[in-house]
Amino acid sequence: MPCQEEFIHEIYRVSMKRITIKDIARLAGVSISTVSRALHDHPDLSSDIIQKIKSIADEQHYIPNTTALNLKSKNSKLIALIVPEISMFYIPEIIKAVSELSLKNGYRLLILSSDENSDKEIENIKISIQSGVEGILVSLCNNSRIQDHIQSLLDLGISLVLFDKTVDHPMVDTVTIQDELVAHEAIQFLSDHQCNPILCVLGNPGLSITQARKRGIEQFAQKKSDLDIQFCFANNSFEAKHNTKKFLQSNQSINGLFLMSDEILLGVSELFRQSSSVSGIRQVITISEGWLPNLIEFPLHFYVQSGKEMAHSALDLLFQKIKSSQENLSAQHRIIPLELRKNSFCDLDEV
Amino acid sequence: MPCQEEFIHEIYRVSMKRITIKDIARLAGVSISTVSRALHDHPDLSSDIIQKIKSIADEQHYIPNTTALNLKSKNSKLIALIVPEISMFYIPEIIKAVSELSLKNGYRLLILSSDENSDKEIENIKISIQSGVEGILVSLCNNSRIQDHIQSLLDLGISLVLFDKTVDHPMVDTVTIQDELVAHEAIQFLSDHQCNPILCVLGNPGLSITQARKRGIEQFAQKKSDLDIQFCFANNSFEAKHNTKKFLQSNQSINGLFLMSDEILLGVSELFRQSSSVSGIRQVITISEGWLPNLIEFPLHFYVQSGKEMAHSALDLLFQKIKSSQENLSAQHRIIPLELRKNSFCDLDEV
DNA sequence: CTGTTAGCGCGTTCAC
DNA sequence: GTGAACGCGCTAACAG
Repeated sequence: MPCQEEFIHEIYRVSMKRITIKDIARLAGVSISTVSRALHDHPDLSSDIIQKIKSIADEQHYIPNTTALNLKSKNSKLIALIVPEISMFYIPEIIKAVSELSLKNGYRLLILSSDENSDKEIENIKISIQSGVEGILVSLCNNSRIQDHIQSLLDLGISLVLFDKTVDHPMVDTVTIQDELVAHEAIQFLSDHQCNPILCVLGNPGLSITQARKRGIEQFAQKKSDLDIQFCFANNSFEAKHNTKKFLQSNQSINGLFLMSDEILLGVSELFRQSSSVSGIRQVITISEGWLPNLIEFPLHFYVQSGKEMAHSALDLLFQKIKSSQENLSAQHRIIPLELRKNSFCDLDEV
Repeated sequence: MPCQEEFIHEIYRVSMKRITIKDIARLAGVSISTVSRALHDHPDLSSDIIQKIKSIADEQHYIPNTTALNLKSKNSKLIALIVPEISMFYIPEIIKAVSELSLKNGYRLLILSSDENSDKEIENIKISIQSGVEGILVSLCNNSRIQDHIQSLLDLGISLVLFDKTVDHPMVDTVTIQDELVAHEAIQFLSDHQCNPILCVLGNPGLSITQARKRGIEQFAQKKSDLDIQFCFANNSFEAKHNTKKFLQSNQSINGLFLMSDEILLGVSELFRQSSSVSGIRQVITISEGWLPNLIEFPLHFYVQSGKEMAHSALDLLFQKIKSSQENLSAQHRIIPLELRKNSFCDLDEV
């Protein structure tokens, strides 16, 4: 009788109540705990009652209430990912990798962006705590003031792993790339290829990674005093393009280019088209997530910084921390090795 | 006495127990309910006891347990954002906008990616339900099978808003751009500028937006039978670049280009450098998030599809649904208007 | 094999 | 004014 069915359906809609094990118990004529046991394949139960209960759970579209489970088990199966900003580069890769892997491990993910604002970063940590996360993955924003809050986090039993943009703290685990070393090697590469006035286009000078990479460059410069190294900074692709252009125009002798990131590469790549602006450039080397360089029709070498690899390593560390939440006093510091590659245009060049 | 203090601190650390109202009650020598009332400024309590309890809550760094609150109140202040994939384009903009705005409204956000896999999409919906979300924002993946699950969602009292990549359903609200109209207008624009063999580079042909845009193009073609319109499809930037290149080489007469997305634009933009491949092109028109076109040194027009605006509209709709969770039978369909712009290189061209 | 009971942290009656 | 008791959905220890 469609009329009655519709009526029942209407009741159902209006009440908008999720089916609980209680409902199933009533429907099956057994007690709540029997349902719970059946749903968990408890060995004490006969397989026919298990089947019966499971089938009616299916029919009713039973979905266990995660909130109740969390309250009981006292773990939220929730972690937070706090990123300095949501940009086109690198971050989507990180989000994707962390999101996938955490889900695979039965954890849900809270993603928060600090928008390069240290107040917001702290606010994000607060939100994470209030949301009951078991662990937090953070890539710090510029001028981060997180140091003051690390101890409270640890006191709360919340695991913390810093990645990419980190800070030194005796109790905190980190995952980074070899910023200094890579920059050092990059300049070595340029120098080995007879580039002498070299222009380094770096990101925001306040960032820890900018400083580390700059340090690496300067280290190499000290070893080789005849090398002329120039710096220019840019906060985004636009600035990278314009600042580099201006610089190259007034320093026509420059024949080697080091670009710190994809964002900068994208801006500077515009100059590669106007062969006049880059006619003197012998070699370009960058640090990249790996995707962009192959779209650029100009021979360039790049160190691949795999967001996926870093995310996996950081998450692995975090889960490790969460599981053994006992005081593992020694903080781990993982370093992601980078691989030097050349884009497809280099090969064409060689042929 | 620092020694004892440290000891207490150690206990605190080892136990790693979050302070609850129970602890505060014990510390204050009152009952649990009194603490609860004090923390909520209940009028029945004397202001001095309120102050006392609040101050000891502060000292103990009391943080209310969100899980317990959710279990009790049955609303989680949690919404889900399900995107078809996490790509560099458009999605970061969406994530950023939704994330910001939902936080501002006191809601936390669960971000899930379907990786263009309809099974995963359904799995994501399940995860959202299990997590107790109050509403879900979805941009569908290719070949989505969500239709079969919409009714169950609605039955569960979970609000649902589809955006960008949607499907028709009598009960579901949507936010889209005017896909057909915009494509129609774009071709009109090219035609008005004396482009006659026109090449349209579109995305995955299975996507609803690809189909809608193609429909718009064909609508215009029917009105103007002397117009020669060619199609070529690409799943990503690489394919866009190579397919377009191949196509232009074998169809040298083509002088107008319609590019469906940023992803395609990025690929095709590589061709703009080799003036030989695009020497015959008079006009290029695209649909873009707005950022990329100004980085490309080739005159082009583009319809700006603001991810921010779409995200805000969709979220606004979702909150509206959540608040008035009574049966608002009429589904709303919002359309985000697009604005035609030209990139900075067009201006230079005119000067 | 199965039901009863207690309790996770919290808010809210309902008595005192 | 304030405490005891109940219940949100679920699991687990304890009885039968």
